[in-house]
Amino acid sequence: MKLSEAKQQFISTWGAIGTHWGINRTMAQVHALLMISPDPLTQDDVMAQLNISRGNVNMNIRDLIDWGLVDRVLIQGERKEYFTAEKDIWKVARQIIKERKKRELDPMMKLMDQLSKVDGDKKDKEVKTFLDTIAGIKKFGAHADSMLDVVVKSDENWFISTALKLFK
Amino acid sequence: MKLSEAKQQFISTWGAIGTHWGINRTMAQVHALLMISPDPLTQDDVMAQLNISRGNVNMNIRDLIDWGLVDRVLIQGERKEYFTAEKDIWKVARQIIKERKKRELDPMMKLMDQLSKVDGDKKDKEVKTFLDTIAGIKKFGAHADSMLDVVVKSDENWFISTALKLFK
DNA sequence: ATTAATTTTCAGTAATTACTGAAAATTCGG
DNA sequence: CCGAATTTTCAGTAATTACTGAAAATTAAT
Repeated sequence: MKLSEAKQQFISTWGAIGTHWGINRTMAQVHALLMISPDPLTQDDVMAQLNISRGNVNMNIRDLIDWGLVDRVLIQGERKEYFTAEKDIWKVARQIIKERKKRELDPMMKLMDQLSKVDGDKKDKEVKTFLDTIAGIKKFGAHADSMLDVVVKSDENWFISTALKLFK
Repeated sequence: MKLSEAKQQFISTWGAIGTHWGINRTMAQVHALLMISPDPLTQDDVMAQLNISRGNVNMNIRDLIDWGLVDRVLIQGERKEYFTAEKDIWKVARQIIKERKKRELDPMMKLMDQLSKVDGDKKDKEVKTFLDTIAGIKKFGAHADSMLDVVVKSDENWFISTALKLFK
């Protein structure tokens, strides 16, 4: 398989996967393109390679920067902005976990705390089932939260050695 | 807060979260409703409580069954089908991990194997960056795969004790 | 077998989400 | 400052995804 073909396939698959993770296709494709590009690219490069409009590139790159997955790069004597993506996949994964924890898990846990204060007789089957569900989610969430914290703070070697220990 | 209000909020939030995970809002809401319902519900119950059409309920319940998150329940002397959701959140999480691994991670790894066979000189910067990225993803995927297998096969206590050990 | 209850399908439509392209804002060299 | 290069915004539109409702298929009681 030729490089150009392989690139295309990688970008397209990474994009498809993104849609299963609540990320839009194009944003994931821009990320994919930047990951496999040795040198930083401009917005025009991305427009050309993915065949999408300037506005689209601009919005998606900004989102990727917000996610901490892409950085602006200044190049000596160049007026244009260049962009590059983190290439260490472990860092990418940690960054995504960190952000999703902040954006999803933390607010979810806050809500569960609220909901566990629901009025009503705990003998009532309806109330009981509701509270049990909430309690289960809270417990799960707390553990997930701790584990993810560890992962976020870990480096690759820690992760590997821990993973290995788990099988011993 | 009243139970009815709390239920509403739980269903609506669970639905919103689903959209961040590639699950459609309604499917997640049906799942939420079934999780907090002590007794199995019929399609008509779900239609009434969520205010959605019969076809919509039917399709989403079928998907939930495919995901292994909802079961059909036969009730003595009743013609209608009843549905119930797994209430143990650990089982829910394990089931989701198992399915997503099968649906996403496994095919992804297959593709990476393909892509790592790309032609071209490994001294070429373009080729090298591409191959390095793919190799990184493969390595990461292999570890994730192993860890997730362990989690899928584990029970709650195992998970908790392991989590605790990680902090020692 | 008939038929009434129930589930499933799916064409048409609605709702949502994503994209374009051009205008406005910003940046920066001279 | 001025003006050209570049980035950002966003109204309008396109593409995608989800939903409805009624017809078809299935089921099971009689």
